[in-house]
Amino acid sequence: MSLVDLQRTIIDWYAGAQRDLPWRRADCSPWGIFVSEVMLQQTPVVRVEPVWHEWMSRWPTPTALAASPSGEAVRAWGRLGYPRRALRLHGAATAMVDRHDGEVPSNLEELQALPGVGTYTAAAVAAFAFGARVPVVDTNVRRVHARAVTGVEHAAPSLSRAESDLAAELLPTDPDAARVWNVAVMELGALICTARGPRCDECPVRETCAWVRAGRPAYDGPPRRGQAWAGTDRQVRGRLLQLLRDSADPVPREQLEQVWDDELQRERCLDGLVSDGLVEPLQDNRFRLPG
DNA sequence: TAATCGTGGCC
DNA sequence: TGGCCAAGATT
Repeated sequence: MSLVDLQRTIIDWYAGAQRDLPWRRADCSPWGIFVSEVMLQQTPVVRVEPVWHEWMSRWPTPTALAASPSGEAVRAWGRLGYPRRALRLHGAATAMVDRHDGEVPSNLEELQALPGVGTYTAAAVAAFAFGARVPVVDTNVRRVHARAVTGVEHAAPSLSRAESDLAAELLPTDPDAARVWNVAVMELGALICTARGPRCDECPVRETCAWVRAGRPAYDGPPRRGQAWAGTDRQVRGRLLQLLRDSADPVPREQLEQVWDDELQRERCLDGLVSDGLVEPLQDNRFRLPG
């Protein structure tokens, strides 16, 4: 199967299988796409969708978000996880107001200069919001390429130069095809070519997939890092912040002390939240989300 | 470069 | 039951 055939096969599959997500609709603004991309960093679609609608209703433009206190962004973030993303989103909105006339910038350099925007998000916004012909490489895309082309079950823990080069080679030359290709490969990874239990029998490229042809060999690369949780600072930070999110008024220190027994760890985490800008200490030994 | 940073659902 | 995973960024 030629490269063009592979591209057409996946693009055709996408036409019939794509999910109807609000940030994919033609009337979605670049700001809406930008917000969705940040929310989707490490957070599943089903959890993002309701919060995204709330944000779009409350803050339909970068200017609107920048006019609210950063703590309101953290509160409205709810339980999406990694709340520093909310702070960075607020910072990005402020930067758009200060440097880009209140608009989402369209080129990669300006996008990546915004807080919370790395290689992936810059490419995704440039491609999905502005139609730029740039390879968009996320964990789904990396897995599809690893299986369909390279013939291994999982991509390596970190993005390699070879993977980036491969993604650039696979991107269709035609701009219209390139636009669909990026989202189509991502969707294939999200719906069919999943990390666990891939649905190879439903896959449009099962006949040519290098991993399937090799007999679906088990992963043989370096160990993939797990994510410890119980007893970690992340758990403590999560509890502290949840208390502050759920309280309309500033919270006394004694109340925060009840979410975790280990005083040393608790204080370290509270200090960390303050230095991160997620929590604001008041004069009277109370704490709140930044005002 | 590797560690850190939330949260919840799934097999 | 619990390890694994989800459209990563930052330091």
